[in-house]
Amino acid sequence: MIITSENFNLEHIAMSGQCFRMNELEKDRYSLVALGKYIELTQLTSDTVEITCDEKEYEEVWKDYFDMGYDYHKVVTSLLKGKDEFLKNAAAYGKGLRILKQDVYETLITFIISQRKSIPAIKTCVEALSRKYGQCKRNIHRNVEYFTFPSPEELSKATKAELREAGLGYRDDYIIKTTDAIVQERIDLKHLQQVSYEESIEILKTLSGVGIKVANCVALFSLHHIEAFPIDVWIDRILNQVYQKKFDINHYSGFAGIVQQYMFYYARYNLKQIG
DNA sequence: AACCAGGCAGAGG
DNA sequence: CCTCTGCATGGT
Repeated sequence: MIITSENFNLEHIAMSGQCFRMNELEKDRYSLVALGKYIELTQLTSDTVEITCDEKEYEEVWKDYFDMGYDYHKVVTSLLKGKDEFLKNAAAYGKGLRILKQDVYETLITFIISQRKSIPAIKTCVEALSRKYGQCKRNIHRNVEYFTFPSPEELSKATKAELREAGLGYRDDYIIKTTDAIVQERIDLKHLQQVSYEESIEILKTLSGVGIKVANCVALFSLHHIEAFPIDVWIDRILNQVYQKKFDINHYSGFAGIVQQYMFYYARYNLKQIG
């Protein structure tokens, strides 16, 4: 299955820090475990991507996962035409980034894990949890074994000691409490997917280990509230040092989250000196 | 081998 | 409302 889009860059998406199970197999070739499935993706040209699935699966699953219905070209061109030099550079560098629509529970848990961890360390933890508590499946197209990310019920079987073994550190209680809240139906993830951005943030913040930053990551990377603007250490440095706290988010109302991703990705890999 | 990582909760002001 | 501190562990 070949997808044509001038804003679909696998390297940018894999390195963007929004998903943690998209891995480079070789140059321009990636594996991805998501939504209980496995695919391999190849960047054939700058605007064509091949996915190892049939058209039916693409239409039903991946088209939505990769947010193919949204016009990223419009956002990039408007930033490139704007007068903000930093965002011009960021958009030019990150062109091809997309905001994924990931599984809510997986996004919730992975971003609880993400606090005070580097992206490679997060990936190691997520992989360990999947191997221990996820299901082992085999992809028929590639004949590859993989482990799905555990469901709340599956992860609720984990003991505190086991979570420590998986490298979660002090986040063990956060994972246990948040998973319990879901399994015991004190929070309804389906309902969470139906409410407004503001309401979703309030609900998410009631969970253990979920503050304003993680809540916004869940809102942006799984609930697809693209007005969400997560402020992590990198964005904070940019807002302080590049914009002297004068960045006006309202100038990008409705798609601030996309702007945020360009900023994060550009700074993370090009401006290590501003730390 | 120090240093820091896509922060949070709890305490205290 | 705010600022300050402790936190487990792995990657570089």
